[in-house]
Amino acid sequence: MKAEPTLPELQAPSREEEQAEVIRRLEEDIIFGRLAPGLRLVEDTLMQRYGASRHFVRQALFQLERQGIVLREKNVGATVRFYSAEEVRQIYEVREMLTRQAALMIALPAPDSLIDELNELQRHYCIKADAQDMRGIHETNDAFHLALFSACGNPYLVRSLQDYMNLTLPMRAKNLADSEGLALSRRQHELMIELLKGRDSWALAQLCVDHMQYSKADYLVRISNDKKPQ
Amino acid sequence: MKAEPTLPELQAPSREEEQAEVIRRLEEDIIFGRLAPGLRLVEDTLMQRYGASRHFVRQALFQLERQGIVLREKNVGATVRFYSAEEVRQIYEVREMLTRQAALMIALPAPDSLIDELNELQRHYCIKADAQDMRGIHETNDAFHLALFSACGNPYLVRSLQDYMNLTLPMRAKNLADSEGLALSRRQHELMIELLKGRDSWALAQLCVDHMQYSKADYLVRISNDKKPQ
DNA sequence: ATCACCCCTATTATTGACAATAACCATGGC
DNA sequence: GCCATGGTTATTGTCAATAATAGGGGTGAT
Repeated sequence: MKAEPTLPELQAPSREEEQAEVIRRLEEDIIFGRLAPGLRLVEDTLMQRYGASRHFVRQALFQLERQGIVLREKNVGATVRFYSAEEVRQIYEVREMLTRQAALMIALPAPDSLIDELNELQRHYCIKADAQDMRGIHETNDAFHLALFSACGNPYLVRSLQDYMNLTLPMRAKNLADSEGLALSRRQHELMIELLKGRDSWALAQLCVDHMQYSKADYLVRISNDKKPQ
Repeated sequence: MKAEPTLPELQAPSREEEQAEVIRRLEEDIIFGRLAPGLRLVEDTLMQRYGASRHFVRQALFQLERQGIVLREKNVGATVRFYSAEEVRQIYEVREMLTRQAALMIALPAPDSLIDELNELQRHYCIKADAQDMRGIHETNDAFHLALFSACGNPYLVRSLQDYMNLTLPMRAKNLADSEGLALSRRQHELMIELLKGRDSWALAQLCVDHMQYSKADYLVRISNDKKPQ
């Protein structure tokens, strides 16, 4: 008899989930501003903070560098990445373009199955919003948009869209906490579902683009204020 | 006196370049078909083949997985990825969309500096083409398109475009060897430069999209033939 | 006083040994 | 004869010790 397999699903963190958890927590700490832009992310410190081995922390930093929210310099280390107003505008320009294209590709009127799915996701979103559960809000919100855009039929377009959603996470995060932005977002989601029942693709596309203006504008104001007082 | 620093630039592979070299060689072996789709990429084998440590091979596989030309399965290993006709069509749909948008954003007529730069790159391209230097052809070709699209002014759009250029590498590679495709490609490059001197953005955008049809069509025919005889 | 240089420390990069895992094969029970 | 079961091997995943590197502070020369 060997050392027994320790009962798989009881409480085993199972390595790969441990890795995912480190990534999630680090990502969360960055996008919610607990780790400010420019701050150095020293591997040893993060190892302590998350109780993970160097290997996992390293992988997480690579992954988040790829996602664009961490900057790594050879033999120097990682820092929380900061985006200038100019860069933000450029990033959103591409995101808006992809969004518009994807929206236009959704066949209208949408099938009931999609409507039902989105209503269900929207319900979850509202629950998390009411509970002020930041991570939950962010996850359900992204799930909603992902389900919506998946209806465009091109998984590669969806993947690119997702890349840009991840890239803009730091800009969108503040709004997930802001009750005004939250209420607006909620109404827009419901309007999207209504438009899916109709035939006006252009209206839908425009709404999807409008949907991201609030957080973009808010972020731009925020960073211009951060610069000035200094 | 310590063990001397071995004269930095004499013949030092300098680790980071060694890493890049492994990636390049592996990529090359895949896109030029020396490693067929579906083939298992065993780490130990690659370590031997490229004389690199496990770490570097690993990194290379991660990188190429991200690029989309390698498929990795947990605890199973990596294989050369294969794309179905349907996937190829979807990938090209997005690539064409991004290309068209980028082309339309280039301000016409283009400044002389850009024209000069492209002429120079085109000259290199022709040299490599005449020399039948596959890697050289591919590198100079991509450099040409990168310089062209960079003129759109949005580096993020260029980055996404580059992602799709990398993703379609296996489909484009065959054409880099094909003398007919090569000649067509050459003429189209020159036509692009001519259009940059004019004011017709739509003609330029259309030409850029047309430019990628030959290799796409060729690849689709190729894989449908591969399927049949079996 | 200033500049250049060197050592020292903080940090990341690399490596090879080792653990975990999954596929494979053979063997025995039914 | 066939399915289940256990062992074996091939392969990837993890780790912790070691090497390399860059930056900072102090020391000495000019």
